[in-house]
Amino acid sequence: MSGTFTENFIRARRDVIALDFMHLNDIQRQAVLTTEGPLLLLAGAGSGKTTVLINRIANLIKYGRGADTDELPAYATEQDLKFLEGYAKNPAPDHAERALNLCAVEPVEPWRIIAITFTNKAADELKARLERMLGTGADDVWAITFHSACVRILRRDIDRLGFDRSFTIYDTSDSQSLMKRILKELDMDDKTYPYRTVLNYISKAKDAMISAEAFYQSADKSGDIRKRHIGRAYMEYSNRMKASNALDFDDLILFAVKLLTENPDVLDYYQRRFRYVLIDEYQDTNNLQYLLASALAGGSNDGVPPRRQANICVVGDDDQSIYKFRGATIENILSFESKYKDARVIRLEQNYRSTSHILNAANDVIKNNKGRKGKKLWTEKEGGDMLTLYVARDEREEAQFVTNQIIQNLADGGKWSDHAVLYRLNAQSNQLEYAFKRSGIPYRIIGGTRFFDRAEIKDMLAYLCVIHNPADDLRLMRIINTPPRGIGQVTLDLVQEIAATKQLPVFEVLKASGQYEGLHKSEAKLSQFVKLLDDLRELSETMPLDSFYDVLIDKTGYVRVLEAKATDENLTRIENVRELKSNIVNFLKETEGGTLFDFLNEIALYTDIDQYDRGADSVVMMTMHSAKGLEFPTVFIVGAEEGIFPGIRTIGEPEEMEEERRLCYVAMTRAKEKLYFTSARQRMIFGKTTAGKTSRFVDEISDENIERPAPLFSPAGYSFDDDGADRQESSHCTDSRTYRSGEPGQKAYGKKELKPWPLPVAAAPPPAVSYSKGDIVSHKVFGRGMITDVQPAGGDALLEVAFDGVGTKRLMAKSAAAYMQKL
DNA sequence: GTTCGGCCCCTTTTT
DNA sequence: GGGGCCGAAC
Repeated sequence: MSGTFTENFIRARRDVIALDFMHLNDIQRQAVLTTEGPLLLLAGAGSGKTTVLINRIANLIKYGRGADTDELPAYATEQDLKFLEGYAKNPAPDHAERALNLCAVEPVEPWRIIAITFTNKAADELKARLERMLGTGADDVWAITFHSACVRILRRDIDRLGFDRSFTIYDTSDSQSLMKRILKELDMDDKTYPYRTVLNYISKAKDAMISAEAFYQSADKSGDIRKRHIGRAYMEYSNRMKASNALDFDDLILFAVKLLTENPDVLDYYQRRFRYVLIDEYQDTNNLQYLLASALAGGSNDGVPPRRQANICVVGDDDQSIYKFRGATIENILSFESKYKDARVIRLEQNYRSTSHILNAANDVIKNNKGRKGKKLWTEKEGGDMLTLYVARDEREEAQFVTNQIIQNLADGGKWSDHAVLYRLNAQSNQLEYAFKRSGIPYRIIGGTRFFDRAEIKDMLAYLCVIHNPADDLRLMRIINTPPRGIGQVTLDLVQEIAATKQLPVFEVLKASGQYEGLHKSEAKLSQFVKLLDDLRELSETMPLDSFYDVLIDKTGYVRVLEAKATDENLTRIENVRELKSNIVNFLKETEGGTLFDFLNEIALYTDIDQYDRGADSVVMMTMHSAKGLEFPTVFIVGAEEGIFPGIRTIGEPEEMEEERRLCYVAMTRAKEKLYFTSARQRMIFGKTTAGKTSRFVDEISDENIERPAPLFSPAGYSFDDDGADRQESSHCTDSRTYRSGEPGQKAYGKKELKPWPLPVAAAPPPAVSYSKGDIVSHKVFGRGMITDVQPAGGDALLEVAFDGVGTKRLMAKSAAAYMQKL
């Protein structure tokens, strides 16, 4: 052993600490032991990123900066060094304590660590795994989303920005309704100024920290009339938000950043508190989030005064940046090294998730992007199944193919929950849903029309919000006449006008409705409403939240009105209103003594995706965006067509196309064992039928990784009008690579030496079997059952089958026949 | 004031 | 295909 005492000691200490992390690979371990200063961790898909994060935190808590510092304990002796060197080679449990004492340098208290993620799901998973590793001490680590972290920071000090600490949070649709109203009031034409566009401008302005006034003034100066109008709307929007004591999603982060940068003592508090800052999915941060992170960490060279070395570790994968549309800037990750001068970079490139065909195919696709940091994932899992492309006639047949494959896998011994179906647009889930229903496949849809976006849920939550914060005009207006109380538009317009001129919350005007000219006629109804809310507020302060909710339903008459006209739609609404109660009950279970305020706070940042529960055995359907961070043995990427994926508006936009390709990469790398792409030659979407050819992303996959169907060359009786789109855009690479032959630009259609793709089960419906009531059948997946009903349905029959043990399923006779026989 | 029907619009992805 | 908005009828 050469080197000085100090060098040897440092090396030995690191070796001993490393013993705790021998279950990791060398690079992962290096990432765990690199604790000090800025660190950029480029973690490819499936490279064990979360594992690294957790172990890194564990290391910090146990050894502090022991593995990554050149400080020696003052008392260290030659003997200690000998001991450590010996222990590293042969760790005896008896000596563990002495080793720990010699190795640890300022072990970090858990509450000095903050790990920020994007989704609640990711934060929860982090928390859960930390707890498993560290026990209860893990509770004190702030594993939290950006938005929740900001809420916490703001609840403590937002009064310095002139807001009340009990502010409410507006979600996207709240912001939208508010903006619609403002635009109408400002007489801004909704063709010239669509609310979404205006909100987009505002969001961008906020990300750049441009205030409403500044925005307006700069537009005014430059003479840009359009921008000036938008600036007016922005100012109005900000004023209303302020008056309602409300913050939107962007505000949460913006105000947190403002609070920190404008109040040195607040900044100091957090910088002292958090010695280690971790940011997950760094490639998806926008400017504000970047500012927040660097403010918390300190030490970047862009305005935030450095207090000490920034111990900031950002984890990301530039290839998985898929949120540019909401302001994420990949620049943050690409420029990390220039922003933090002494940053170290570690790349995790070994993938532990997917087999090699899947991984190679994903690499085939992503390598077409320019502007990457460059990274190639590899795996030891050689072999495995090739990818499969299935080209269906239409979306119906596509769904049937997916259905059949899944049932096939089940028959071969898989589980429903091994399967995920990923699509680009939520609207694509319909056909799949029908097909799954028809075939009795249990499924869950994540995202889409969210539970919390349903009108009835928004109504009930609006009641709760207004009870808690009567100044919430937007939500007050939502419920004032829901259910109908005979308070009409004329009255409401007048009330709002009075509120605006008097600069009062609407609720204050209602309370004093007697005083105002023009409100006399409706005074009785208005004060009845005021009394209702006042009574409810009083009750809410004394009752437990769950029973209060029952009272709320009763006193408002919300469910009664729905019951009075029991249409199907109203019945589901009632169900949903009740379902919200189980949310409340669950919340109370988790948060002892949770108040109304706590509940609202919790729910404001809650999304359906967080409900995804791995335990349930069902097929999962979701958008590719939602799938980030998840993994499944079998993945179907459906709708792999030009115009759908990549989307129509990304074609011809190189940057957008790259984002789309990254999305494809994310989707592909979710698969562990089997990956399917499906496309449809024609598809009905948004009420229109369109013809599309298979996605360029599929074409980019090299032939050694994917099995493609032979081209269908319009044999008699089966003619597709596949040419229109194809021929016009022949510069595109479909031809040669897809069909393994032909010169570029030359159509390969009709090359007969290609083996035809074996017809999928769906394309060749088995001969019709006739079933009748009372038949006993045996199904490959569901087992034995009896047919309890047969309904003719368009050349097919809808069967109702009571299976032993698994319950009643409704199956279409034709598709079921492949797996079911009469006994 | 309320309800219903028709018309028009859009149509990405999410905290 | 569906949701929001408006106007007309009750």
